[in-house]
Amino acid sequence: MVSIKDIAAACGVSIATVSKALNDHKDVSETTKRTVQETAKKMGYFPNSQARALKTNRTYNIGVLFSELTNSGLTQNYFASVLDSFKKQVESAGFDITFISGNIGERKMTPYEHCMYRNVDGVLIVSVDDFVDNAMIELMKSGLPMVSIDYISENHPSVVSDNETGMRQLVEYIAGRGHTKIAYIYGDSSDVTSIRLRTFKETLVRLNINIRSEFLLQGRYHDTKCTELLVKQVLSCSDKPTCIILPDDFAAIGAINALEELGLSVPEDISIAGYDGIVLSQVLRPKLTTIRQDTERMGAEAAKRLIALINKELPEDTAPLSIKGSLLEGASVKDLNR
Amino acid sequence: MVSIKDIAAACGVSIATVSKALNDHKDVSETTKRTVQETAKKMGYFPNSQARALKTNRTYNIGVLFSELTNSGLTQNYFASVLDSFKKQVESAGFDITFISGNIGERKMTPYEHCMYRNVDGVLIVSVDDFVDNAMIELMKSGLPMVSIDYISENHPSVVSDNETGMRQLVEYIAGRGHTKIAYIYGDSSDVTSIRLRTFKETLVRLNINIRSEFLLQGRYHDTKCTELLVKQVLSCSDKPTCIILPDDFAAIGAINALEELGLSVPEDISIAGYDGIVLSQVLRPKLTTIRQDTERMGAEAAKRLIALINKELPEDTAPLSIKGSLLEGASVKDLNR
DNA sequence: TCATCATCTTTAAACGTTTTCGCTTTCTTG
DNA sequence: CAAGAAAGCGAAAACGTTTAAAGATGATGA
Repeated sequence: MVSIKDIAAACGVSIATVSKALNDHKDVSETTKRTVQETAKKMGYFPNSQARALKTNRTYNIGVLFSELTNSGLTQNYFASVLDSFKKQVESAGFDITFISGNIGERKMTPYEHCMYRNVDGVLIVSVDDFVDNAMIELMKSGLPMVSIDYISENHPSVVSDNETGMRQLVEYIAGRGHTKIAYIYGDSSDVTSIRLRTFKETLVRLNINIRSEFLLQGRYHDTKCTELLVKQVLSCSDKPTCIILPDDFAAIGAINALEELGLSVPEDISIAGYDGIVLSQVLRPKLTTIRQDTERMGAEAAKRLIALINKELPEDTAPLSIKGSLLEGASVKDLNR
Repeated sequence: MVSIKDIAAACGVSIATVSKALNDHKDVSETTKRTVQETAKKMGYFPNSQARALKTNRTYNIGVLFSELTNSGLTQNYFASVLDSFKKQVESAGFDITFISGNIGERKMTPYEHCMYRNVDGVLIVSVDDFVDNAMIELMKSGLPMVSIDYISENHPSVVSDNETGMRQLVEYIAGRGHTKIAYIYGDSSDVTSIRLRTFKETLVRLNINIRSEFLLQGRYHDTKCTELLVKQVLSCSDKPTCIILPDDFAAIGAINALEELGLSVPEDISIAGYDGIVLSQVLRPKLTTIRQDTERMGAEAAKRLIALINKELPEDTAPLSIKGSLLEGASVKDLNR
């Protein structure tokens, strides 16, 4: 590859001058700047990011960590969407992305070690499960610029989906259509799950609807098998629910199909609601009633905050940014008032 | 961060010795090796990948390029699955992944330039659309170790989904159930599409079934709107098809729902087949008949080949590796023989 | 005893940058 | 016109590694 040295030779100046010319420093004349930049382009020069990083301690690399057990973040629509948006935003600021995993090469590294090894300028943590992880704690304590998604910590900024408003809207919508026997199959335990669950209960209370423990079942995100079992279980109650809220759209789709196999049709016999607003949920029949999470905005805002943090333009203790979703009114929840 | 220098000081040896001890060279005594390695661990040392890369010309970074117009590779299940598998495989060999995009920072880079800038050791090209791109040609000529997925070139190894066998199996299955009026809505033009289309026609010919031009329509991958229109169009033929093959599962799901809205039920009134075998296709009712592409194996094989290529253990001119899928027999294709 | 050899260690250069500081040269200004 | 300022440039060190080559030490054999 052609280096700064070659350009220096070609232009008859020192490498220092070339470096400064390319970086547009003020202490080099306009004319030499121009000739240097032109020959650089002519010779097909591109800076060596490693060498630069070595000197400047800036890699222009951002680590992305999916905090999860199942190790399947990429293949899940919600996370892929958030990441996609995040990626576009950081790329336009000159950053590349490195996936942080605990499993690099023979010598296992913790996520923190992986970050140090690659010298990332900052880290995005996308929360999937609970944060019981020791490795995660090590990373959070490290002092690296860090933003998390769907997880709130006092030590760094975070961007969260507004599950409170979302769940409230959803329950109010369902209740507004005359439902009082609403079951909720919620997902794996995590911050997100507990907020949704709490809000679910609070909203019922506020609407003067009884909370029945037999209508609250812990399920799993994105797990249709598990969903199916729980749906059957909740339907075995003597007093059946008229509507079931599922942990996510994927599970909801599974539920609809499981129900139809049982000879129950949605929404005539039973109503179903999801959460996420994945594209597919609006393609199916019946169109799913769900809460669309604004993944694009979440990714973009997380990127902005992280970059600001890296550039020390943001205090570390900003309040969490809560991103509102929106109710997608499908046809899976029946109006009992009519 | 603690560097090799600190360890040298702590152990009372030179930095050269430390370096060699850590890299397990033979010309350093076992005892010093041990002490060096122990203090390295004790001091929390991790090598600086930039410095190492600068010397060795090896970054242990692999560039991944989605060749596509829509810029949405990550959010599409098929590609995400392939990438996920690829990623796991390269990670276990100590490589990280860098997304190559044409859009890094203010100064736009071509994919090739991006690769040079980041000094990737090799490139994975995941083909989505046609390869008309100049930027792509530049990259392919660059001589970088390279493997492509779903695109065949003489200049580098490739891993492709066996669309020929897949499409043949699918058509034979459908014909075997008594269908002779089979429509095929195919996707955006690309290598994959033309192989599928060719095989579709060849198989019909071999089975002595007429090819009707009005049953062949160009659609788009993952586009339910477009699919809907084309389904309506093909149903407006005076002699309607009894089965429609769609470009992918997502489109097929869209088609099923569009049909049901028209009052046609699948598979009673019309049969539907997809392609891909995404998880969801097997959750829905009717379960989709489709060809499952072995994304996991594709990703893993591509990774193995690329790493071998990087290590110069593989000739550049290996034949393309064709990965067979499998027919998933759902319930969306009716048996007309009964 | 001395040359030879094997084993371990260190010196020093190099990778491609950035940046501090000092050196020239030219320009201002009183 | 002298002196000081400003502008432009270069020398050199530094970032954290790897590695070729040379050096040191002790063992071996004649």
